[in-house]
Amino acid sequence: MPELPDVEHYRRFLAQHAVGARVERVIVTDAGILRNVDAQTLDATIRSRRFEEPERRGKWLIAWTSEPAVLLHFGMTGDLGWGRGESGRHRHDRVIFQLDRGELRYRNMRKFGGVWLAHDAEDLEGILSGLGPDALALDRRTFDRLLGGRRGQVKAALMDQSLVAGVGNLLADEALWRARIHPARRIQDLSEEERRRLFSGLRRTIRAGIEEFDGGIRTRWMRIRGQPRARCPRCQSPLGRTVVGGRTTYFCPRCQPPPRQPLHWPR
DNA sequence: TCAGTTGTTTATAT
DNA sequence: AATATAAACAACTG
Repeated sequence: MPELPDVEHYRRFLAQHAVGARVERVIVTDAGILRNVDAQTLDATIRSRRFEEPERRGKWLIAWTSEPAVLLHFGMTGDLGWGRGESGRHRHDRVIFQLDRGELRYRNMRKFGGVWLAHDAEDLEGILSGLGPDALALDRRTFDRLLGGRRGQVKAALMDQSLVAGVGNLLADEALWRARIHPARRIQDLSEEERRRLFSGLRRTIRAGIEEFDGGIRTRWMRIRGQPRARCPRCQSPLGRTVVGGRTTYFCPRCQPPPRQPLHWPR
């Protein structure tokens, strides 16, 4: 269930369980999840090292050891687990890090995303070079500057990882709902006030997502959206459904009025 | 059986 | 050059 708030949760989970622990073995149960490394190299590189403080960039989790790092991307169905011994393992645990104090399990049902190995910091930057600034670290000025250089639908921009890292479909919908901006509005048509609301809506959504994270159930809005006959928590209007940026999009037709079509006079 | 799903990449069109 | 759209990836749920 991974967007920025979820991956931030995984980062804390990893820090809690694995920092300082020594890797005894890396077991790959499905090599199809490995992206830029094979199972043997991954094990040989990580084995006998200790995990250090992990880092998050957008939806990427960076599990540092002394020098190499394991990069985890969770796709749509990734998760992290912790336990001891084979009995607790799940069918979709694809990579298992056996540590001296238990085992960390990378789970991924659909195999979007995956596992990368970075041999050092420079290698890491190469792998993540396409990422924009992290959505949580972003300040208002940078946000404005990025939007300023962009045209097209506002939701598509929010979800573009090369512009801003960490915002996915659900986060984008909620941020736009909080900002009262229709997802298909053109960026170049947004007022100064609307951009301010969008930045604030994004911030609040990310923070709420992190705080309310409850092992998969995220914010109230995210629980409501997608339910049959869902209504706007603010005005009780039935939510509308459309497609923006190639993704199913929920919005409140009353709080988030659709963009006006440009007028055309015949002749 | 069919539609839908939190992400990204690729091809194609505009 | 950007932006838009659709399909593909894989596996499961309702």
